[in-house]
Amino acid sequence: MVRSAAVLLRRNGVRGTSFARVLADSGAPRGSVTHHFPGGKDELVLAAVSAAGTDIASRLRRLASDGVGASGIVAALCEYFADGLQRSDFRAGCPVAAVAQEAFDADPLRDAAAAALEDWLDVLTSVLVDEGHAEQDAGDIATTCVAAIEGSIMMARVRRDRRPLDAVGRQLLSLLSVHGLQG
Amino acid sequence: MVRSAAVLLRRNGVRGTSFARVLADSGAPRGSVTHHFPGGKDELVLAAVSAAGTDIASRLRRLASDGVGASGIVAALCEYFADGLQRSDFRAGCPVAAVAQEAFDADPLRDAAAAALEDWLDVLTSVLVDEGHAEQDAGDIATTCVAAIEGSIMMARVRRDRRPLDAVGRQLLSLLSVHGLQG
Amino acid sequence: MVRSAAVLLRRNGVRGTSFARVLADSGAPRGSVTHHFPGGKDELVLAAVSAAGTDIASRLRRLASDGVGASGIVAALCEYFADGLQRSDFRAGCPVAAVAQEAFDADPLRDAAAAALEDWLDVLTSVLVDEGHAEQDAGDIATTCVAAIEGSIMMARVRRDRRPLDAVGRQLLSLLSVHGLQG
Amino acid sequence: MVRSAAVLLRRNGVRGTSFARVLADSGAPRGSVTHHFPGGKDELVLAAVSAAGTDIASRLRRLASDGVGASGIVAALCEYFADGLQRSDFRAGCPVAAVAQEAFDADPLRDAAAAALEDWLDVLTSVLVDEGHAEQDAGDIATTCVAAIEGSIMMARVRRDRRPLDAVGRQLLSLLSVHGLQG
DNA sequence: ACTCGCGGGACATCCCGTTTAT
DNA sequence: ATAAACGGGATGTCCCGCGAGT
Repeated sequence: MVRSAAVLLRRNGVRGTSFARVLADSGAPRGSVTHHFPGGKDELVLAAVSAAGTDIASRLRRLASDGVGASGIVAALCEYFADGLQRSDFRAGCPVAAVAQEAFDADPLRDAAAAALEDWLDVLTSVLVDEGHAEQDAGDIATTCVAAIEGSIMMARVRRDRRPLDAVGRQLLSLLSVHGLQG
Repeated sequence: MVRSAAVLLRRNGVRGTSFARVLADSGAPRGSVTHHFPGGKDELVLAAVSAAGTDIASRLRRLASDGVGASGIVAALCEYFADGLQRSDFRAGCPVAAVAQEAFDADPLRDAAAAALEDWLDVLTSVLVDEGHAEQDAGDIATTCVAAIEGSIMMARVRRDRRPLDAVGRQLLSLLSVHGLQG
Repeated sequence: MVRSAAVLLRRNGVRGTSFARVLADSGAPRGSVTHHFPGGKDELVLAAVSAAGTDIASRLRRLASDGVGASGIVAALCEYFADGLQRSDFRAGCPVAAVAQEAFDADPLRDAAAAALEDWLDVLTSVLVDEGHAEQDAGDIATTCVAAIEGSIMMARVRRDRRPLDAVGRQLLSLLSVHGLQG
Repeated sequence: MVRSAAVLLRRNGVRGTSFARVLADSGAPRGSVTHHFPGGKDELVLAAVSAAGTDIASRLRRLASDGVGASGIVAALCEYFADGLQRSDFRAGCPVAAVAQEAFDADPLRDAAAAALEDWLDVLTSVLVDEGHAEQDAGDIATTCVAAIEGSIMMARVRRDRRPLDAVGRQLLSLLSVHGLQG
């Protein structure tokens, strides 16, 4: 049922994900929300975004251990989101971005979104370090990859066209290979 | 008074930008909302995001005509948003991203966000073409630059730290210089 | 332009007839409402219902002077409203009834509606008196005829079917002929 | 609490019956409106008019089974509404007429009003058939009776005078007795 | 005389969290 | 622990009437 929330988050954002919709979508009982999530909606959204974040992070870790390298991880990430967009008729973007965009001030949700992104960055950075990059460079490159993918998801979503994601994927691979040559 | 809406959009998103706040912030009278924006809130938000989009686009165009080149434009764009984040204690992100994230389905707002991004891409692409890139490559590179900047704005916002923007700026300049060398 | 208001009254009722719609429908200038109707909306509605009432009354008077008798008047009234219903896809009922239903308390509109009905009753009553009925009987019969027609307009409108009006027309003619035989 | 809505409907019409008034009048809590009537105001009004319609229909059915005949039913109906008018200082008319007048197009409310009227007609028609009238005549007569009563309620309301209802009552009884003699 | 902008208010909808019964 | 009802709040939309500017 956290999955329901995550799906709705990707499609409708935080404000668009009301309790009523989550319950209708998940078929979960109505009265149990307070029991399972005493913190209210924030706690539910936090659980959903954290789950989505760690799910993706674990996929990335598996890819890393499979030895596909940074370029493989980036390509997989692009494909993952492009696939989600196409399956949903360009409605479902990135849940972390959705939360990030609608979380303000010192909201715990903001920290959760930051943590999820950090998680992804860590995986990518360590792979890049393993590939011979300096620690700082690796962090910069990983940041750029994740940022570019996130940005291109937004662009693809509003344009209803996966090409922005593909273009960014191509350029990031090029960036990685150049660095690889230099490193 | 569209400016008020744009500012609030950057800080609070679409749903967080209520009429009451816009009116309180702009000092405009309550009853004239219907008169100026018969289409309701959507029309106001659309006007705000379009204004913000063309404002930034015109800045970019001016930079382009000043001959600072693609790298200069990218650097300026990063600095512009990083500055906005710092001035607002990391509350104000990109208005276009805010609208993009909270506009769904076939919403006209989605098209407006897409148009604004397209506008920026056009400027950057034409500069890249002038610098000797092939048409398609130029489009890809421009897309990557804008996407990475947008993504890094989000990352910087949730981390309350401008370093992601700086890291992306550095990497994009590197990407452009490599391409420049190759082109 | 009072005609526009009258038409909208028949279709949309008092509350459904806003200034904006009247102006859009009549093409009249916006700022002149206050000049022509300083009393505001009530004055406009009052003018519309009075105009509609006297228009119908004058038609009835013409029929009376044509010597068609009470039955002719009743038949014409039924046909008039049935025609209006059919032409408007059963949207346009009786403007007087619309005002009567939505006017409350000691509203001047109530009096205007009452006056319009009274006007019609007077015509019919005097014809009935001329046909030999006692003053009181004539008033009762006229009241019944107008009431039945008004009620059947409502029934025809909600059923989207002119048969209630036809049925009432038949019965009223029967009622008049019986009285005629007795008188 | 549906009763509250029905009472207010008779007095103030559909548009004049705001949620705030219904809640104030019924003492019901504000937040539970959505829960009890997910369809919003339309659903509440529909429930109110349906309840009022079936309430009256059941009264008529009881009278029919008591053997008072068509004339008894008509007289009771007139008295019922005349009483309501007098008790309310001529503010409370017929709830069905109120809904009928303010329901437009293919509104479900229109159908509900039509159904209520149909219900009443069925009772009266079957009694008339039992009294020896032909099926079609019975329908016409019933329609005329209900229509005349509805129309006279409106007339009595705007004139603040129950005499229209009494006059119509007398004439309808006369109509029924003549038909009875003929049948 | 007409337009535009102002000013306030009311209304319907929706949402969220709590509390009380089963 | 699940369900229903409660309680208040905020939002967006619409409408009406009044003045200033041309």
